[in-house]
Amino acid sequence: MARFSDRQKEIINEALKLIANNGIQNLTIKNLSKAVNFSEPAIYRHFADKKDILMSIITYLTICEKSILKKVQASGVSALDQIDNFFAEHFHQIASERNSTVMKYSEALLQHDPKLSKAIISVMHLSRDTLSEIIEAGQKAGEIRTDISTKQLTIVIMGAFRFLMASWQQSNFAFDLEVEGKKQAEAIRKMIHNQGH
Amino acid sequence: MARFSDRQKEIINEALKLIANNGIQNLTIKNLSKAVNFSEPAIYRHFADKKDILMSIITYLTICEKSILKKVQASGVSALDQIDNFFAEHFHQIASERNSTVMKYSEALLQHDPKLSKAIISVMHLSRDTLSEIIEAGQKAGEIRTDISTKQLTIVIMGAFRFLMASWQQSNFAFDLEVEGKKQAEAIRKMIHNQGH
DNA sequence: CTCATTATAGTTAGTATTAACTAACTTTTA
DNA sequence: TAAAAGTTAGTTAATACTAACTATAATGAG
Repeated sequence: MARFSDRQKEIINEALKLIANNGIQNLTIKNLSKAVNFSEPAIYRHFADKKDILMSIITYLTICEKSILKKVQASGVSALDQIDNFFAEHFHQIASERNSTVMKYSEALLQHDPKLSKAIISVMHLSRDTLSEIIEAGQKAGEIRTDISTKQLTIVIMGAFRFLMASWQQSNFAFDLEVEGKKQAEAIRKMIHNQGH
Repeated sequence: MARFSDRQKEIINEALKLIANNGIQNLTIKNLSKAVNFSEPAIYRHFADKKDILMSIITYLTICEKSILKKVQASGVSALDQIDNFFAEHFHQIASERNSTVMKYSEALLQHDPKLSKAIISVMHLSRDTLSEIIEAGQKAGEIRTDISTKQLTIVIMGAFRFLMASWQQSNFAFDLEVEGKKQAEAIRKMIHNQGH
């Protein structure tokens, strides 16, 4: 777990704040060094170059995402409840540390660099695929309707999740994400549950 | 309709391609001048500065979006069919000129500049609010279920729409957007229609 | 335990490159 | 013949990054 040093974590955290506030273009070594309150070249004592910083951010986000998804699945409850948890756990984390995860599912990190693009896309796929598995299991267990394919259900749920998150971000955090998230999760439950069950 | 000169349209179009291909960071005056095949300073004969180019892009996208939404609503059909059209019309346009609309709903254009941010967000709100009106009308007409609020239904539909579009973009246009869009629209129809009707 | 040594983490002062943009001149078109 | 649209050759400012130096803190021999 000693993947990053304390200073590295500090830098990653400030970098995430910079991106969340004003987009990738706001992430310059100068701004970053101001944010962590030491000189520009000091940054290079902790990261090889800017690409290394971006890669580390993605690695960090991947670790966070894996931990959330583990919680969601480990809950050992029904598929429908796991989907509720998917919303609740994500929104809880996002709302509590508004800086980081805000852009996890956003395209903000997509860069020219194919390596970086691949990495950030694979974080997105991670949650999508997990959700897909939950839905499929729910369908097999008779909890979730089977007249709509797993794929289409996944798109609906991931879409609603991401759209609500994006709206919250764009509104400048003008509403309670956890409250609205719960309402949305309830609505989705109504739409996807197996009525014969 | 003579809002932009031919050259301006040409420049806007190439700018959209540059952004679609490699993100906002790829949109430099140098790249743009290469794309339109004349020198950098010539760009400034057509636009005051870079901000003016970005603003014009957003204006252009707004015009396109309004025309699509008009088609969707003018179809004079049922709410459920209008929602089908919402998918079909958008995806048809996107698939036919893959450059432009790809990022209309993406956060790619979000900038430091508050004026630009406001403008691009209002394009997004335009489609969201139109969709919301269609849904509400459908609920009043008894076509669409009323046990879920207009707001929650809007989030589900806009979310699915945007998520599918983002997936297509990220997959490097690996699937037929119009085909998958139709499937998705059918799935949504099943989920939102009023069953007592 | 002390003190020399050495790796670590910071500094200031710069470099090379690239960005947006301009000045001044030329060609093209109405 | 004059306005519109293009050119070349720059400027200024910002960016990522480096060189060279310094302070601090851990290490290890006497």
